[in-house]
Amino acid sequence: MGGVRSGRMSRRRESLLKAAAEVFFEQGYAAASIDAIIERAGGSKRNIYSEFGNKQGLFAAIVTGNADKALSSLPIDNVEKRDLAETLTVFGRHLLRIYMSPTVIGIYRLAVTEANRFPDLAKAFYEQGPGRTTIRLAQILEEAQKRDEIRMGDCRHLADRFMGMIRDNLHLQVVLGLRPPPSEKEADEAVRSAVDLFLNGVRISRHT
Amino acid sequence: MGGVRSGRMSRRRESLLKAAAEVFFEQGYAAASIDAIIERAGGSKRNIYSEFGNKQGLFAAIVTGNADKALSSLPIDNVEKRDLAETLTVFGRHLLRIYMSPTVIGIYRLAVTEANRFPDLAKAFYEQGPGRTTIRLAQILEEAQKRDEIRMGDCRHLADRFMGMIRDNLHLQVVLGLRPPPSEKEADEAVRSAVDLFLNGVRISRHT
DNA sequence: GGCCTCCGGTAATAGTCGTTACCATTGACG
DNA sequence: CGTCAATGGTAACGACTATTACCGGAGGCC
Repeated sequence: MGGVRSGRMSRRRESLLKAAAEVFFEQGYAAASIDAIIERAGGSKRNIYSEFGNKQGLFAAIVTGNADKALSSLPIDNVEKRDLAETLTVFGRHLLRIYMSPTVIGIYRLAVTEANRFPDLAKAFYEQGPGRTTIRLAQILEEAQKRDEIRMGDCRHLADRFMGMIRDNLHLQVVLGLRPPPSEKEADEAVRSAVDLFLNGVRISRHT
Repeated sequence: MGGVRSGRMSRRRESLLKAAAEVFFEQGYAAASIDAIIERAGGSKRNIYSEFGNKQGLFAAIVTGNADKALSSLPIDNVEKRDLAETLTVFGRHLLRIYMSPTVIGIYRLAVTEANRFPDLAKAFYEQGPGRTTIRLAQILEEAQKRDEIRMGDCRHLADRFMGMIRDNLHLQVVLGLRPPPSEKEADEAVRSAVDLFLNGVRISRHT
């Protein structure tokens, strides 16, 4: 055993995961049938059961794997030196791109759908995705508070609000299949507007 | 025929709808079985088929009926005279209460889940719910613009941002079953914070 | 090369689900 | 009180699905 077989294994495993993800995303957990997955991936059902144990195992592998891949990259690393507005813009753009990617849309749907059946999954999705991002954003805001750039207030809640603005009705419409993901231009415009609103609000300044 | 029978009919119809809504909300469309619904509602499967035709008919009746009931009430009628901040607060509180109600959470899940299988349903849900609310909010903002209370800008987009802030990570967490709906106090605090952010932003004013 | 282990495919199993045919019962009306 | 129509419940049907037993073949080890 060793290199060759594990290479073949992992290639087959990957093609199974890919096909299964497609079917699960399209049909949902309950309606997705093993037969349909095999029809797309080729091979035999026996493969799935020896690799993942059962349907639940396959499902878990897909969700955790894709969530890891898609959600792990945090948008901010070493931008502490930049302007807060620019930092938020970069952050928001990265966030929006992730949220709107077909993979994350699919996982979002599955997590919402199967929250009752697989509570751990929903928890893992939130914590690895929006949860972690919110925490990181809250840190950034706290540093900005220390530099007296923004008002005092609960940064965790502020971060929640910002995430909400980025997600917005746009995300809802895409999740509901009512419109395609936004183009680069639309996304940039949405983020710019959200950052502006977050920083300045809409009220007319009294000193103009 | 007449009063008595239609009364019995509608009472039975209602109890069927209630039980079916519970099962669909808990299990999703594909996994919900007619047997499970009958077990909760009493009676026999024959009832469902003579009343709703088939499973799809029952599902459609539930979603449109509940969506109508829960989403039809618009939060603002004649508050034009009040302060914009107060208007937004009332609006947001009403919105948040609706979004967090178990019925709407259930419908939200179903709409997201079955967006592929029933595209019309997703569309109807959005238009009757968030869509209409956003349009109404945009009108309110336009009036505020005319009164020079807020800056110029696309009110439709501003309304989207506000809706996003109200929904927030809080809604996501509830939808994912990670936390219960917020108490009155938490909801009020969230709305207050969102309105404040929407109006004033976080940047420290230069004239303080 | 021969044996043996393991892997992939086919077909069977057991259970479930949506839907419908059939029968008992009930309530209304003459 | 008898007839009739409609309605509710039981059981059956056909299709489908997750899971597993069985078998043929391919590839590694001595």
